[in-house]
Amino acid sequence: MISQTAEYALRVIAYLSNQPEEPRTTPQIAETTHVPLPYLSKVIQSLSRAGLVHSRRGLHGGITLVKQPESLSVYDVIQAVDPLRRITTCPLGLEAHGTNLCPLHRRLDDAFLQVEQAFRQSSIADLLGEPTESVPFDLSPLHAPKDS
Amino acid sequence: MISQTAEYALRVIAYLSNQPEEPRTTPQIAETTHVPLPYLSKVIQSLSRAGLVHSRRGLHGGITLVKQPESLSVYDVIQAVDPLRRITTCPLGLEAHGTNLCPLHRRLDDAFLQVEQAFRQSSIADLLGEPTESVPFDLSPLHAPKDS
DNA sequence: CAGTAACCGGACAAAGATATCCTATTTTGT
DNA sequence: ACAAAATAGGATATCTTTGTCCGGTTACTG
Repeated sequence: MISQTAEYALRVIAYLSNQPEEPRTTPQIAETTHVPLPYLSKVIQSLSRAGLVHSRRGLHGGITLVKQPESLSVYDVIQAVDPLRRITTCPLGLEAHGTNLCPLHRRLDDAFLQVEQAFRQSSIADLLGEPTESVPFDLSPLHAPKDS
Repeated sequence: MISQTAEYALRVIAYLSNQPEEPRTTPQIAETTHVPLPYLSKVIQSLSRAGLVHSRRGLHGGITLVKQPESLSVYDVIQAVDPLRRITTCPLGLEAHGTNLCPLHRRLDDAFLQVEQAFRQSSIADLLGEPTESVPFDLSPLHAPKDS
């Protein structure tokens, strides 16, 4: 329904949102989110190019969230790494339809639109709510950085 | 959002629904739906195993729809070839969450549920409505079987 | 019963998504 | 300057999806 990569990206953003302002290193992120470390770097690069996170090299570097969780939607994150593709033209390549989709593809695209809107309306902050219930990851002291 | 294979399956079912009771051969179906002929046979096998269509070998054989378009949902077709996978357990494998998903995955699964329900509520007959507007495929005489 | 029309299904090929590895390059601290 | 910490990114491997090929089986017709 959404790609593995998109799901990873959401984990990363959710993790960073839970954390203070200080940069988190990719090993830290990988350990907590359970995203394979080498692949994580690719995901973060996409997020970085899309301007959602900022990465800083060198000692005491790491990844920081650029926008506030409240003003960042699930849709933004997904689009950054693996855009949802709406149906805009007839997949059959029939010229006859012009800009109208046939009822089959019209319906399908309507469903896609609903998903898109649901994702647009969910902010990352929404995902982190209910702090007393289960939190997105295991934030136990084991995983907390030692130098904070 | 849905796989290519699932979209192909919907084309096939929509095509068969538009056609009278007589069997359609796979070349006929492939030509009209623009599904690659060799791949089409795989799709039809899935649909056949799921009991949505009936295939008959030999002369005057072909594929026929088993259920009425009114009593067949988009969901049924998609499930037959490429099931939507809901999120039922924590993808992080955290035992702590038990049967509860964390807010992130809870939200995502909610969105998936919405899609699933939208697909359950759309019958194939719905997809074929509005006969005066663009029809799902090009049903011009060129493609109509000669022996009908 | 032979020939032909049609689907069946396994093996294979190509493409894309996912995951890994390794060598830069940047930044900081001493 | 130099060493260490950290991301960048290209090359490569693996897995899944998509697509192709081809001989086998079934069923009808004369």
